[in-house]
Amino acid sequence: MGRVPQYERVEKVRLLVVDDDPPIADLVATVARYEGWEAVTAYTGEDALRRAAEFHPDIVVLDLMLPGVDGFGVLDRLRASGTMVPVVFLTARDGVADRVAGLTRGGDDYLVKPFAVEELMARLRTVLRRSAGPAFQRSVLRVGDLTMDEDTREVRRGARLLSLTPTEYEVLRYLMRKSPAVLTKAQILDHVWEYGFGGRSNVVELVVSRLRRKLDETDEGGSPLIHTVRGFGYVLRQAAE
Amino acid sequence: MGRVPQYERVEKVRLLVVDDDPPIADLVATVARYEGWEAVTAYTGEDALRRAAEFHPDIVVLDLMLPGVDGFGVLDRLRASGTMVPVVFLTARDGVADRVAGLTRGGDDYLVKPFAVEELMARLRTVLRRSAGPAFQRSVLRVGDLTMDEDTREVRRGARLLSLTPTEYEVLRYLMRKSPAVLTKAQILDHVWEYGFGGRSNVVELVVSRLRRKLDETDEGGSPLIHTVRGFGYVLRQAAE
DNA sequence: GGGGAGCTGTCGGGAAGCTGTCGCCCTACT
DNA sequence: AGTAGGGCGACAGCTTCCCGACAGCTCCCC
Repeated sequence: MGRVPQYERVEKVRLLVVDDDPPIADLVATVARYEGWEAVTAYTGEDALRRAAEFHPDIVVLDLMLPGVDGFGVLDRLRASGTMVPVVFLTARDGVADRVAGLTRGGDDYLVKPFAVEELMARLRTVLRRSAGPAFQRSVLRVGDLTMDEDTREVRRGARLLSLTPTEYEVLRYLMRKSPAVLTKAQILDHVWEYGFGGRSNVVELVVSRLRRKLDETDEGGSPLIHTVRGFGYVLRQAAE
Repeated sequence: MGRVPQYERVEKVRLLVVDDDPPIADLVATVARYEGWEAVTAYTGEDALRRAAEFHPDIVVLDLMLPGVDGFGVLDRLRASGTMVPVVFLTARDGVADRVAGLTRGGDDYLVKPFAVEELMARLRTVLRRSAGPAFQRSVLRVGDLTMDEDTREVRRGARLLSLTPTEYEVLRYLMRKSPAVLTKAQILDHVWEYGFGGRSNVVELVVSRLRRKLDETDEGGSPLIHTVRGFGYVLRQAAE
């Protein structure tokens, strides 16, 4: 934690999560609350409509595979009731992804299950930012001389442009967003990898190792930004010691 | 995202969308809002007239197939009330296209359903530009040595004139308008293809591939402008390094 | 209204890049 | 010095991307 990113609003973001799988819905709600949002869950389509009517969410996460009134039905009724609240859809991998794709034009977005929590949160932030107003300011994360532009996906150490793979990008973004907090490997794993990822192993170490090489290489004088906290995890921050 | 395109006005554009199919009307309204416009929807002819009277739109999107007072009726009464607000008509493919053509006097325009969102927005911008003032300033997009004149549809790489197909033109325009942001294939698909397009596959990849050949061929020294961001999407921009 | 030209999307093979596992070595702390 | 944890080279499997070839369609011209 630390600085409040500039796209964060003053009042709390109100999020409605709709998924018939309670663990998933609760997972998302919990992460959102941890970000300081207000989150409400619904496990059925009917409940979703009820909650939406009372709660007036700023944004909705909507699973398309619901028993009873399905996701499309919920969407239609939401829209019919006149609300323009942006929606981020969840869909099974080989499910209705195609149909969904057609819905994302407005500024809505969608994600394929199983997703990674950070990825979902990133999309929510993007959608909120876009729908916030005409003056859609860039979202740039900064830690020391390291910058990450979330629109252009450009990551720079000073002036030097880094070329990161998707996984590296996600891990670094999470580290940057939480800087100067120390994160455990488990936290990183839980946020950046899809939920249910079997990945026992040392994937996190490995990605961090690859990141370090890219962040610090070529930079003779440059002090390392990623620090190991032995027995606990990693931090991203300026020298500090 | 980022810079304000040069044709954007200082005050917000006020758009009235009239379509009896709420999802379509909302879709258009949402996209317009993301462009920073103010948008209001109406689902019936009567409502349209009411809203027009209160809201004083700068431009109207009007479906001709309305229950009750149909599009022509709405148009007549609008004109009868003395307003000269430009109108962009929507019509079914084999509907009354001919009759419509006769109506598009002045700066009006029309589009056949199902349309592509970017195409509609482009027409709206054009109509606004034309009706804006006597000196209709050209709208020229520019990225590096690539230019696109939206009036003449001329696209040039440096001095070399490119010959693009309609689809290629639309994809390139979207990339140029959003440059230097990275766009996912889903975004491109959703904006450039007609809504409801069952867009399986790799159409976007294919068009990009064809675009690349036209943009970069023949240019010995010319550095490529379209870049792949693996695992994410495409960007149009100068080398960047 | 028949023929042709150009446009668009599907299929599929092949190349390139990304990711995670294994396992050894090194480091930091006891 | 011993030990547990971390770093990271190497590799293999998999995903993603590129693009040639082709077929259906549309539009236009004769």
